This record gives sequence, C-alpha cells and structure tokens, in this order.
Amino acid sequence: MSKSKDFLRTIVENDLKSGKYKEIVTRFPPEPNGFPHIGHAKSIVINFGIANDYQGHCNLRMDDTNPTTEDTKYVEALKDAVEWLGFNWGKSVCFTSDYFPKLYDYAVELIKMDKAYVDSLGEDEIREYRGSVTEDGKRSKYAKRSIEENLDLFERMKKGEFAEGEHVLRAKIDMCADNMKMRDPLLYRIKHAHHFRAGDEWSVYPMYDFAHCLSDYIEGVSHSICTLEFENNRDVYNWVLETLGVELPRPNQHEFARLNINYTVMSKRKLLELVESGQVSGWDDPRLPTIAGYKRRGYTPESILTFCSQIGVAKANSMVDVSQLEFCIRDDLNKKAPRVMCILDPLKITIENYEGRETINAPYYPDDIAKDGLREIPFSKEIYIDRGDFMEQPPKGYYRLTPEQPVRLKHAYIISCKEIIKDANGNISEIKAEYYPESKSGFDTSDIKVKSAIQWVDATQAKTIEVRLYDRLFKDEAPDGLKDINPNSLQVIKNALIEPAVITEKFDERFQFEREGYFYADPIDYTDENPVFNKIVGLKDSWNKKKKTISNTSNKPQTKKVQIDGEVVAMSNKQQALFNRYTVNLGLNNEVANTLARDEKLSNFYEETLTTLNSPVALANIVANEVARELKQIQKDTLKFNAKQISELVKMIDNEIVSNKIAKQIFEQMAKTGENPTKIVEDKGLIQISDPAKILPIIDEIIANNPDNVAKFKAGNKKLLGFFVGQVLKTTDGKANPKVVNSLVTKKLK
RNA sequence: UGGGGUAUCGCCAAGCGGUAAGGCACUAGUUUUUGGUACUGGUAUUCGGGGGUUCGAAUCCCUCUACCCCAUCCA
Repeated sequence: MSKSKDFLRTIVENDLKSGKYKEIVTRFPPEPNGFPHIGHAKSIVINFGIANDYQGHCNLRMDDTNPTTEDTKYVEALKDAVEWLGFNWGKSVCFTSDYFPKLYDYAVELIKMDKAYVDSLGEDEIREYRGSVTEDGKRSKYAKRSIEENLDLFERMKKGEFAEGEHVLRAKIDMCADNMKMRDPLLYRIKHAHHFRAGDEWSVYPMYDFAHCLSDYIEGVSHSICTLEFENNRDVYNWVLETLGVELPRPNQHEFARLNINYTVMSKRKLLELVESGQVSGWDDPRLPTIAGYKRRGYTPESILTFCSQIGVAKANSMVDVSQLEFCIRDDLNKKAPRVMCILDPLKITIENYEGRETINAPYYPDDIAKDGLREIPFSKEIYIDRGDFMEQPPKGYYRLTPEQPVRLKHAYIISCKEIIKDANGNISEIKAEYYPESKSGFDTSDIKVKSAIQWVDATQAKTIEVRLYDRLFKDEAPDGLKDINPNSLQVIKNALIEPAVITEKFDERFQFEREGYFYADPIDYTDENPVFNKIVGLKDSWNKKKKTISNTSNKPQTKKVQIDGEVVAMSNKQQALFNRYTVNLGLNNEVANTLARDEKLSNFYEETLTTLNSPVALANIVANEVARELKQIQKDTLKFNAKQISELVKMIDNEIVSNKIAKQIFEQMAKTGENPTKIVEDKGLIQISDPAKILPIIDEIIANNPDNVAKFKAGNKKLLGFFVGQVLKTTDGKANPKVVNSLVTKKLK
C-alpha cells in the first residue's frame, strides 16, 4: 500500500513507540445540529481509520452542549453516515450530555481551587473587557469573589434561580494572554432550554472548551483530532486538564485542515441557505455535498472512502478539485456497474430493408470486466439513436453516423444512412437507413469497417424513463453564495428511452448507460410506472473535450506572481555598532553579522565563545545557525551546553579532526545531553577519514554497484555527484571526509 | 496591528542535509464493437521571494511576502 504516512499517523506511531499511550482511542465528535457532509466523511475516515490501523477504538460522540440548536434527527443522520461508510463505533453512541453531572463536579473542583469564578458582567461588558488582539483585556471585578460565594452562586445557577445572561462561570487564567482564547474563557452559561436528551434537568450548560477536553478524558481518548480552527483552543484544552490535574495519560489535541472542494460549499450556513431558499430540493438533493446527497445521487461508500484516502491529511488549507472525487466514483463503478443502452435525446431511424423482429442476447459487462450477466434486447425495423450520433455535415474526426459514414449499432448490425427527413423548420426528424444482414455482431462477415458503435433502443419495446442530469451547483470555483449558483445544475429529461430489460429485470440499481455515464435508480421517486434515474457522473469524454479545445483558442494568462520585498526593520544604534565590529574587525559576512547583532542572546553567546577561541568566523557560523536553532526552540536560558563547548567543537573542525557534517551530529548530541564534544567524539569514534587509500575502495564499489547512475552522471546529470558522495558517507557512517570524497568521486567519474 | 498556523506541478500530497514519491487533471501512443476501460510514455533543473551556513539545502539559520484562524454566553 502507500508507504508514506500522514502526519497524524506519524504522531500516533511515535506515541505508541514511546509508550505514552498503550491503546489508541480516537473519537468523531460532531455537534448534532446539521446534516453531515463530505467534510465529516473526511473526519470519520481519519478518526475511525487511525483507530483501525492501530488496533484501537473510535467513539462516535455527539457533542450536544447547546440545547437550542440540536436535535435527535441529526443524531440519526450522523449515525447513518458513519454506518454507511462502513465504520463501527462499538456498543453505543456517546453523548456529552451524559457527562453533565461529571462535568459539573469538575467545575466545582475548579472553583474550589480558585481557578474559576462566577462573573456577573453583561454580555457586552464581557466582550469589552476581553480587549482586542492588540490590546490587553482587564479582569472583571467579580473575579474577586470568594470561593464560598462562587460555589453558592454556581449551585444556584444550576438550580435555575437566575435568568439567562445574569451570570456565567469563567476560568481564571489571564486577561492579557496573547491567545485571546485564554482570556478567562467562559465555562458555563445559563440556558433555560429544553435539551433533546437531558430534558429540563439543567439550567447551566458547559461550553465547548470545558466540555470537550474533559469528555475526551472521560472516554480515555488518546488522540483528539480536530480541524485547524481549534488550534487556539488547544491551550485551553490543556489548561483545563492540567489545572484539574487529571491522571495520565491525558488526551492530546491535533489539528488538520478541513476539506474544501471546488464548485461547491461546505459550511453549515451556506448549505442551509441553499436548502431554505429552495435552490435545492432538500438536504438530500443530489447536487449537495451532503452524505445524504451523495447517497441519493448514487455515489458508493467505497468511492467516498477512496477519495478521502487519496486526498490525504495535512495542515495546509486546500481546495480539492471535484474531478478527483469524480474519478473515484467512475473508477469504482467501472468495475461494478452493468452496461445498458439508453437514449437521452431520441432520433428515429427506420431501417428500410429490415423486416420482422428479433431478440439479441447481450452481456451486461464488457470483456474487460470479469463478470457474468446477460439480457435480451429487442430489435426491429424502427429504432432510436441519440441525436448527437448523427451529423449531416460532420466536423473532421467525427466517428459516428453521417450520410457517408456507416456505424455499428452496438450488439447488432451495421447501418448506413440513405435519406434524411426534415420537418418544416428544417430540423432532422427521421433517418431512413439500410442495414447489412451479414454484419451482425459476433457473426460479422461483411468486412465493413466502422469507426464506432453507438447505443440504440427498439422503438416499440423501449421503456420511457425520467432522467435527471446533474451538473455542478455553482459556476464559481470558490462560490460565495446564492449569486454564484449555476442556473443549469439540473436538467430533467422526461422521455428518455431505455431498453426494456433494465426496468423489467432490475438487474442492479446502478447502471452505466453506454457512452453516457453512470446512473442510479432514484431511491425515493422511482416507481414501476415512472422510473427515475439520477446521473451519478459522466464518462470521460475525450471527443467532447477535443471539440472544445478546437473552438476555444487556448489563451493562458501565464502571469508569474511578483514578490514584493518588504522593508527590513532598522537596527538600533547598539546593534549597528555590533554589526560594524563583526564585519570590519572580525571579518564576518553581512548576513551572519546581521543575525548575531540583532539578537541579544545570540550575540552574548557569541561574545562568550570568542573569549575561549580565536576563530571568529567559524564560531559565528555555528552560533548564528546551530545555536540559534536551539535557542529558538528552548527560548529560556536552559541550554544544555555552554560557550566553551562550542569553542571546543569549532577547534576540532578547524583542525580537521571532524567534518562539518559530523560536527552537526556532535552538536545535536551535545544539545541533548550537554556532554563535551571531545568525549562524544571519543565515545563514538567520530574522527573523520581523510585517507584516500581508505576511501577509494569504497568509491569503486559504489561505482560498480550503480552503473545506471554512473551513465546518467556521465551523460551530464551533475546532481548525481551528491548521490555518490552520499553513498560513500553512508557506508562510512558519515566519517569519510566529504571534501576528499567529493574530489575523488569527481576524478573517478571523469 | 498581538498571537497561532500554512506555503513543494493546474489541483491534492510525500519528503525531515545526499537522485524532487504517488494520485487527479493534462498530453501522446497501443488495445478496444463504449471517443469508456486497460496498458505504455511525456509532463517541477526546482520547492512562496531574497540572502546565509555547508563539499552538498525543499530540508538548518536570517529576512521579507502571501493566505488562513482567534476579540459568540456557537462548536
């Protein structure tokens, strides 16, 4: 299978390896306030998929903390979606509302720790007090309430003694936090609402930030996977669990980018807008990206699953092309769907030299699909073909029926056009044709060459069906709202003609209508009297595409984005002085000097190394690059190594005891353990090999083992030098002197 | 504007200092009684821009730019 793991699986594997968790538990935690869409499918596939991959478990949890928006019908829709996709949540569905009593107790605990307080500020004041992204907030005067008073008030809130909005429970964190979410987030609010499960028992309801982390913890979740917009909430998530001091192991939150697909909308608000405005027929309209919509349209769960695994998981906001989804359903149905003939836009053909009627046996699947199945197709003098399959004046490259060009009726005979009958307006109303009796499919001895075989139906035996052709709902790739809607997203054909076996035999519910696309018997509107088929997706159509590209003179704008360089902040006088000294007196290059001079911690560290070794440039390089990294990660003054050790390391490089490459390795070890570089070198035997006599045999071997790459290199692919050097370094555990190796390899391969 | 993220082909996406994976789309050809399928090839001298470190940088350092998220008693 695919060897590359996504970043979430990498995290999970590391956590398993390090023993952080013994078992992997994930959860899919929607709020039951809307119908699931394909974005939910992505989340389902990730959460259940990871649990399956690592022999863990995934809970289905309804995050039902807001009684005013939620309903049990959404719970059912969500359950249905998970089931349809083939996943199993185990014994029962979890509900955050089941944890309300526990959650309440945790809140009381927080109050007792003086980490939460009842705030009685109004809604507007709370907002005002929160400050803004650039200004600090200020704490409410109610934060000073005593623990006893808070306890009393909170209990009375629960009992329903106060009106909505009168009080809230807030965490006592930091009103000046850079992260706005940490400015004393609300934990509980009063709501005198009926909860669809908890009834009227509660007057206070927990907020997401309080309920979610604790629900995860209560369920023993190890990896709490959510979408990117919750990144800021992670601090609160951890604060609550940390402050409450819950037992280890605790769940950890990880975020991924939500799914976007072009030419459609995914947000609850926009979807609702479509449904309520009547632009679509309901939540299961086949044009909608809802699970119900895809289901109604005829998508298979397998195709959605493949799609989700094909698009991968990452942290970059992205917009997936619909064609990727369409490929998945086409690919799935190609292997599964029986082929039948249906005429969407009938044109009558009378075969003048045919008399009587016959029945043709035709397989449901083409030769390249290893499946059995046969149906009978009636054939007679009068048939219908698709209007698009005849042209009086065809363009170049047209393979179908023309006055000069014969065509095969799929599974039947070859015909050619004898006469075109037109109506008063000059539109073609009928074709008189002639067939070749010896050209019958499977018994063809006619030796007539045709360019294509087209679908047809018998005029008297064909059944009339309704076909609903769906196109993308929006004409804009990233639609904003109703204004971008595609007015032609639904085309209903009331009188399409189909071969009778489809209706009488009901061999399957999904068919390929040959040369048209895949269609699905509508699960709701289909009746025996009025059969209805939905178009799932069209076939790839390279002829149609070719026509378009001929008419459309391709014009690519091909504008390359221009990058504007912003202004660099000016150096302070002190920094400028330092910069001058570094460049002029010590001979550092501008960039390194700049880096050092602008960072006080770095320059201090650098100054310190200078006192122990007189090698300003080499020291500066390692401080500005390697030390800078450590300093960035650790921030504090908790570096495990000191300036003297850096000098020691640089001295070894200067004396060519170790290579730069090895030095990096040593540095890493040093940063981790604080060991002396000389000791690390001794322990691991890292002294570099510069003796050509030792290196040459290795090079010879590698050259002998990689004749292809040698040839490529000699052909001019100079990048491969790195490959050879890399191989030598690899076989010597990085100890070979790369400079020496480089020159030796170059010489050898000349 | 403070903080948190992200940037690799037209669209997704691997890659974590040593030859720029893969899928979709596109394209050329072979097979074909579906202009489908299948098969074979072609598609990034370059990783948002500019510098630096290194024998060697998509990967490390500096810097700039663009986009996304955060100031609901929603989740």
